[in-house]
Amino acid sequence: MRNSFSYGCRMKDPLSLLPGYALRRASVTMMGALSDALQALDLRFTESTVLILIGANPGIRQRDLVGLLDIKRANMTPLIARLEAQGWVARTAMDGRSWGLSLTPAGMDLHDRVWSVVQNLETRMLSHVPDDLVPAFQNTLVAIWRQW
Amino acid sequence: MRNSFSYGCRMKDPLSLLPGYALRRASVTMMGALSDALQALDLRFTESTVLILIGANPGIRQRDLVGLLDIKRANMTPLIARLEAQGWVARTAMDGRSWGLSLTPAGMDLHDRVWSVVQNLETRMLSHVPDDLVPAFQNTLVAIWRQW
DNA sequence: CTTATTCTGTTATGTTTTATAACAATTAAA
DNA sequence: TTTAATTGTTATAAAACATAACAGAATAAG
Repeated sequence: MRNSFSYGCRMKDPLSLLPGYALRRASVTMMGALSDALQALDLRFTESTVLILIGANPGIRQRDLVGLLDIKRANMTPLIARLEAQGWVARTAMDGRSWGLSLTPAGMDLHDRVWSVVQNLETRMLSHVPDDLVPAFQNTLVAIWRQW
Repeated sequence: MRNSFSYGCRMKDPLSLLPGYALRRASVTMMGALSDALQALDLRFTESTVLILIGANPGIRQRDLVGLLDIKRANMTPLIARLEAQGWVARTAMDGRSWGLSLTPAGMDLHDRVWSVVQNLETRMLSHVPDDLVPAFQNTLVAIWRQW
């Protein structure tokens, strides 16, 4: 039997009626697509966000990235180390304990490609959002995120 | 200096303008709150979803859970094993290779408490969604999830 | 019926992400 | 100047998620 659960009886899925569960599944779906696309650039998701933030804020420090992205500073160290080792990010001393981060020319190239990938996925996602609802959709998500 | 980045100049955050990024941050925020609440019940997120699905579908099999939740069957094995070891889930043979899963009385108790936790968080999340927008919000998330 | 194929669950394993704790060096505050 | 807080690092652990190979059972094909 194809669906041997209760002899063909459809399963109930109370989860799919929960906006919070749908929020998670939508997020996982989009993150999966983004990760796939970034793999072609040899980047992981968080690395791409770091690249974008450094591009927008030359001289930014790890502390600032940690604040904006809400990740632990202990995890930022190896992340930045790899971006530097790949020749995408340069560090220049700001004071005795912190570095100012900026993109190398190769990093700027990569940044532009990352940004284009991100825009593609944003567009694809928004194709599922009714046009007149886009601003409210964005505002709602930001409110859940920031004002929880 | 409090914010030593560029001498008090505010940082740019292009990410916060992206609905896809806001989607992820909102999801992470809500999942964090849910995980915290579930910890008091000695449950992880996925375990709670399994409990809910078994409660709604007594006799359901691991294969069906794997399909609904989109997780690997290899990861379902230890998950179910723990729910059984805790005395929340019972397995009865359906055919030679699969089990029908159901909740024990203790499992039903726990199920109800889980459901109440989930409802609380759903309510809290929806407090950030304008009332007239709730159905569209839900539909949009489900579309991103299922029709990506 | 017999053989081949698919399905279900399991085991072992590996990767990625995320978190915690302790530390050194530096800066800021009392 | 002594104390406290900040920044980055290292080492480590836990959790989530994925792959591959396997055994036993059911199904399909011949």
